[in-house]
Amino acid sequence: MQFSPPTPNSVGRTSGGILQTASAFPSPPRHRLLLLRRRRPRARALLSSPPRISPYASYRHHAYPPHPPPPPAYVGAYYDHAAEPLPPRDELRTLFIAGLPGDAKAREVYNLFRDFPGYVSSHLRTSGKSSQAYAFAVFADQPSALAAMSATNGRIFDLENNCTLHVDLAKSNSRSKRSRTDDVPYTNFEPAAFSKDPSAFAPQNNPPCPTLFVANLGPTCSEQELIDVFSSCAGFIKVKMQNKFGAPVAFVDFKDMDSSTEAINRLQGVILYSSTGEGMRLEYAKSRMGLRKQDKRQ
DNA sequence: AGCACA
Repeated sequence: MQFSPPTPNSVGRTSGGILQTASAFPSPPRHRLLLLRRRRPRARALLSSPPRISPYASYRHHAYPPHPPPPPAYVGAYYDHAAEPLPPRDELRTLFIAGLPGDAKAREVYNLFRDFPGYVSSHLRTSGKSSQAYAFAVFADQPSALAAMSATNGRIFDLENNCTLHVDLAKSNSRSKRSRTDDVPYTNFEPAAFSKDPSAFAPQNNPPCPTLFVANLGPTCSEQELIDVFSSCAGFIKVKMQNKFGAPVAFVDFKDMDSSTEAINRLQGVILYSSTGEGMRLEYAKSRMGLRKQDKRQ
């Protein structure tokens, strides 16, 4: 799934209905999806078999689409390749991002990745005539890059243009912070706060629950806005918002823990229209919504 | 940084 080589049709799972945009900058385009998320636990599992790609391959392969529709054997070959000894130096830690609209802004790419642990910089490349753009995001190490990759690959970046992100390890690390000569517009976005409190990314403690607890919502967040976002998740049942006192929080119920886990991984840190600053924080709730004592469903 | 409703 996450490691299926990106093809235009492999990401249809994310159905419509998500309407989110950034509030980190003034007057964001309303039609633009901007998804900021924190490290997802599943990324851990990737570390045992990180995909390897020859660091000596050329950037030229990155003319969109980044990868031709692969034959069925591609995935196997892809992983088999990891068995080959590669130079340990210069570990791949740069992501290649395709599927961006031609009018994508460097700031949008930056916002997409800036909250992931280990984010270092991102570089957008647009060719004035093309309707497609691509970008690179540099991370401190490969695990960080893989975590960000699995969290952003397949995401719908732009609802209007039906832009779906294809994120993969780049063929080689970005060599320099400087623009290369063939660049058109090029912007290098450093993280706003590179050494963020690491505890901000610590996993939350509650045991998995089909209901999610949603915090860090903006004061104007509505239940409908949350429905718009969460209803795109498989197994979604309902949202219950609480904004009587202080900061609003919400509870989102799913049919099972697989669904809530999928949602927590997909929507962690997403910035809503109503968000101020950081995106929403998702945790498993402490108890299931509407669960009566005699009801033994989990 | 906050976990209610039945």
